Parts: sequence; C-alpha cells; structure tokens
Amino acid sequence: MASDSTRPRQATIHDVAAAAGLSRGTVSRVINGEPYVSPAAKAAVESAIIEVGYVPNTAARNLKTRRSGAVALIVHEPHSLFLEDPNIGAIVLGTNSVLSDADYQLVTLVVDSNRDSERVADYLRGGFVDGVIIISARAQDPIGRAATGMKIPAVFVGHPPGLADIVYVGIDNVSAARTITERLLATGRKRVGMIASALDRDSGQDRLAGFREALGERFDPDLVVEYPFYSYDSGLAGMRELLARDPGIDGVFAASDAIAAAAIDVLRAHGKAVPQEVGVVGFDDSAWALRSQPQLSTVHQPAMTLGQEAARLVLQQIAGDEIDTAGVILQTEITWRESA
Amino acid sequence: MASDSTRPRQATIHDVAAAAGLSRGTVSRVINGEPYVSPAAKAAVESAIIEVGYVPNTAARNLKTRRSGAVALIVHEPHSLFLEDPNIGAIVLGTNSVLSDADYQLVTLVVDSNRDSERVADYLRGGFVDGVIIISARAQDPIGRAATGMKIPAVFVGHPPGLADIVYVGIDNVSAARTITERLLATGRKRVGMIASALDRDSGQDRLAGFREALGERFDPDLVVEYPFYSYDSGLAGMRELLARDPGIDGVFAASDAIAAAAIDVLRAHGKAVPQEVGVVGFDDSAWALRSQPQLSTVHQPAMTLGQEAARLVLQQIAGDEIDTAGVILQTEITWRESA
DNA sequence: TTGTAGGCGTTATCAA
DNA sequence: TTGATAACGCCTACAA
Repeated sequence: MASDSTRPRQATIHDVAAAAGLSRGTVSRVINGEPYVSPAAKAAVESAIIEVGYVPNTAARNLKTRRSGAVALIVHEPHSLFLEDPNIGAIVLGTNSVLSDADYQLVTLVVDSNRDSERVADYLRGGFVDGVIIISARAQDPIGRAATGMKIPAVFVGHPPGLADIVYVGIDNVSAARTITERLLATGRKRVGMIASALDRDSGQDRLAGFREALGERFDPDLVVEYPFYSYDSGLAGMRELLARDPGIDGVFAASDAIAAAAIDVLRAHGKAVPQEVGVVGFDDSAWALRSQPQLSTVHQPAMTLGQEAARLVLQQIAGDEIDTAGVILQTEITWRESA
Repeated sequence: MASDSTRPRQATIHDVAAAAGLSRGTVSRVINGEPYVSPAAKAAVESAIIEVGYVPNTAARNLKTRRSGAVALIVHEPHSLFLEDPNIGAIVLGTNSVLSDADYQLVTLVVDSNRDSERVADYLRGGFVDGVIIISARAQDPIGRAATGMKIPAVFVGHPPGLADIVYVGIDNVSAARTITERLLATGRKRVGMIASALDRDSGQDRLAGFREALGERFDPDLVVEYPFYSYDSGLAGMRELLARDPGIDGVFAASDAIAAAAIDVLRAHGKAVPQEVGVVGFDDSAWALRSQPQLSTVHQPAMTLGQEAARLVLQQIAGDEIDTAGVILQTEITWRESA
C-alpha cells in the first residue's frame, strides 16, 4: 500500500530563494540564525520556507560542515543479558537527557554479532555521528579501535581492561563490594560466600576483588563460584553450587541483584530462611531488589547519572575542550533492606 | 586528554586515485563492485585503499544516492515504563537481526520529551535513515506525521488509534484477552475483575474489550479498575482498589505481567492464597512471569518476531515493493503455569 | 576498460 | 546587508 515511487522531491534552499526573491546565501543565513540579515529579508525567507515546505537536507549539511549533530551510544551485550540488564535503560535515558538539552540527537546501536560489530565500526567512520559512548566494551573490539583509531570523541562507560588513554565514567566497584561485604560480616555471618560473575569485565573482576579485601584472612576460595552472566539463571546455578559445597553457608554476596534474587529463591526452596539463617546482598539496586522476597540489601548504582556524565564528557570533547581527568568515578551508596 | 584539533583529514577517493595512478571514476567503480574494471586496476585500487587508509564518506554518498543504509527504530514510552517494558529489548533484537542480514544499520531513538519529539522528526526528515519503525506511537505524534508526511517508508508496531492507511504489525489483543479470560473462568472463578491499563493505546483498549467479551452477561464494571501504565506500581494500586471494592474477588486478569506480579504480592499481603483463593493471569510472558511466586499463567507475546516482521516490512517498502496487506497480525499463545 | 566532468544541497568566502 | 561562487566527497552519464 505504500511505495517510494511517488516520493516528492524535497524543496531545497534554491526553491526557497526563488520563492523569496533572494539569493541562496541570504536564505542560508537566516536558516542558521546568522547576523547581518535585514528584518524584511528574514520575514520573506521565513514565509517562503513554509510556502514551499522546505526542510534542510542533513546529508548536504554534514558534508559541508563535517558535523552531524548526533552522538552514538553503543550497547554491546550478550543477547540474553541485553534483555535483562537493569542499567542500560537508565543509562540511555540519562545520556539522552543531557544530549537533548544540547540539541544533539542520541542514536543507540546494538551489537549482537560480529557482523554488527563491523557494520557499526563503518557507521562510526562514516560521519553519521560526532561522538560515541560505549557501554561494556571489550578489549579487542573493532568498535573501540574504530573510535580511537579515527580519533572521534569517545567515552567509555566502565573501564575496559587493556585499553589505555581513554576517557571513561564508572563506579568504584572494588570499594563498593568491599563495603557491602563488610556490612554483611557485621551482621555476624561466619561462612560467607560469593556468586561472582562477568570476570571478563572490569566490573566483575573488581567486585570479586572487593569481596576478597573485605574478608582478608577469612577468604576461602571454595566459597566463591563464578558464572559468566549477571543473570537470574546464573544465580540459580551459583547458589545451588554454593550450597553443595557448604550447606552451612550463612552469608552470600551476589555480583548482581538478579543473581541475588535467584539465590534467595534457591535458599527458600532448600528451606533456608532469609535473612534469619542466611544473609544475602546484591549489586545494582535495580527493580529486582524491590521485587524479591525479602527485598534486597544492595549497592545503589547511579545508572542515570552515569549516562549523564558520559554525555557531558563527549560533548566537551566535541566542543574541542581538553578533558583533564581521564575518568570520572561516581559515588555509590548502600541501600540496606531486609535480605541481610 | 583528547581533543579534535589533531583529527587528521580523512583520505578521499581523490587520494586513492592519486596513489593508484588511476582516475576517481575507476576507483569509485571498484569500491562499488561495478563491472568493467580490469583485474590490474582492481588490485591497484585495493592496495591504494589500504595504503592511504581510505574509508568512504557516507554524508557525500548519501547526498548523491539519497540513501543512508540505516533504519530508525523509534521508542516512545513514558520514562518509567521504558525501564520496565519487557518487550522493547526483544523487539530491538529482532529488528536488528533482520536488518543486519540485509546489511542495514539499525539506529534506535528514544523520545522522552516534546523536545525529543521535534528533534527526532527533524532527524527523520534529514535523510539519516531510509525507513522507520515506530513503537507505541500516539495519534497526534509529530513523528508519525513526519514519517507519513514525507512518505518515508514506515512501519508501526501496534496500531495507533486514529491513523489510517498505515503499515503495521501487532497481535490480536482482543482475542488473546478473551481467550485467557475464558480459561480463567473455566477454573470456576465467580467474581472476576480486571486491572486495565494504557487505555490511551490500542493494546490497552483491546485487552479490556476482550475481557468484556469473555464475561458477556457477567461483566461487572465495578470490578474493572484502570491505571495509566503497564507497571508494577499500577498493579499494587489496582489490586488494592479491587480488594476494597470486593473482598470476595476470586479471579483477576491483569493487563500485563508486571501488574499481575504486583497483584499477587498484594494478595499475599492480604493473606489470600494464589491460586487457591484467587486466580491471577497476566499478559506478555515476560521475565516477570517466571519471577513471581507462583509463576504466572499469561499470554505469550512474540516480541522478537514482531521486530523481525516489522523489519521485513520496512525493507520491502524501501525496495519499492508494494505492500499488499496493511497489517500483519501475529499469533499469540497462552502459557499456563501456576497462578491460575 | 578508463577518464572527464557535472551536480547532489549546503555552507562559507569573497566582492559588490 | 546581499549576491555570486567555490568547495565538501561522491556517483554516473558520457566520451574517449
């Protein structure tokens, strides 16, 4: 029922100039709000614009100005996780709000295959965007290389291991993990384990490191299990394994709220009361935290603020300002509820 | 630490031609894989390309060819819902997979304010994309108008009330709602209510209509409460109101899984056993359905397939094919678990 | 098979 | 204050 065969040719500056009886130069000036244009000319152009239904052709403008007015947000998550990650949406919204205020268009690109990876890299090189924000980049990623290689302003959310000299925003996962583990210990738990996850990323590594720091001498590697994703399924498997290794376990630090929620469900199924017999803490303060029974004590992750900061940093670089700090580390807080 | 002042000028076809000792025309031909180019020339150009680090300038190409190779997916959800909606991620992934196979780049745009709305409309008009897929459009939306107005190929996910002559994909909310309500009635429930939602959209309206159809004579308007969003919070408030209106209620159709999950939590807090005393059914078959205790009986919504179909329809239109059917309605199935 | 040259719609640099 | 007139990088007849 639709076809492009009838798509009308868009009106150009040329048409506007003809309708207004002025030159293309003058028309261009009023469109871009430049000085040195008489009120009469301005009025004539403005009415001509609506008369002919003019709308600027961005491709032409980009070609000339070498700017697009758009910023890409690249999300590179494994398929299943993308659907569950509680932070992505908030980061997108935070980023969008800051860019929107600066009149930039945010475009979100998802990378779900190697093919995507290559195509997105081409997209970046193609001049579609003036800057890029990258979530959960991998070290050997063609995208990171494309961005840094062509020196397009880039900001990473989270610090990909192995990339030096980059601008990034993140949280201090080590100290957050240490702090919440300490508070768990302070409730008198003796046998405290961890369901670690995503050890191929800085966040996963750092949360494990913080846990280890908090336990110090008491750290027992047998009480740490590891699963690849921050997912509910990881939590189910992880908690079962932990119980198999030590049925007397009385404290669990889960690397994410989804994992913690699953751990609680497994404990319930095994007849263990939370928090009376086992204390459980999570990470993210996502929707999972409020949904689980009992509600989770967890690390509040300021996802929206992360997005906002990333947007500010990319805008600064686009403006040509030097960025003095390589990274911005945001503060986290612990939200203590009933699960521990 | 970074600045654009040192950004090197990208190599152009001109540079490649010089390095290869050939003309720009020949270079262009090998880049675009056109016939009539000698193996020798091809080899020379290819090595020249990597030598000078050439990458095509998309803005220039778009200007000339009037195509961008990109398709926009516009997500227009209220702030809070965007973070919770279980379907959006799956639609994005489904759309991306089909577009990716056709070598198109998917760009997702979120609309979170009136300002966004205007800017996105400009973006569409600006030639950044060859087609657009719109999720949860509103009737009076500048975006829908921009898309239809400039006759850019468009596909709607869900049928926005008030827009005629559009291409869309969706599910049959009426019959799905009718069917699941009937199955709830078949379990012997006598006082069956509904927590309706999003009545400003076709999906919300249709789910209510289906519920009403299933009840027929027994329909009691007092047992229908309505809240604006398909959210957990709506479910909390809705279930409380329903209990206040009729403490003896023994069946609830929730317009979404999030609402149903909340309803179950409220019922538990009121000492009502689910499903023994009250049966609850939801809609979506999202992650909520598996998380809630007991797990939800619900309508399975094929979100990923919706995205794939939408992508196919937009590609067809871009290719200039006539679309014979205005809409594609996908089949839903009921997943019966423990909550009813 | 290859080269030449005009133009896509804008912006920007000049003169006028 | 305005009007010509080059580019921007690419594609594509058309000519060679």
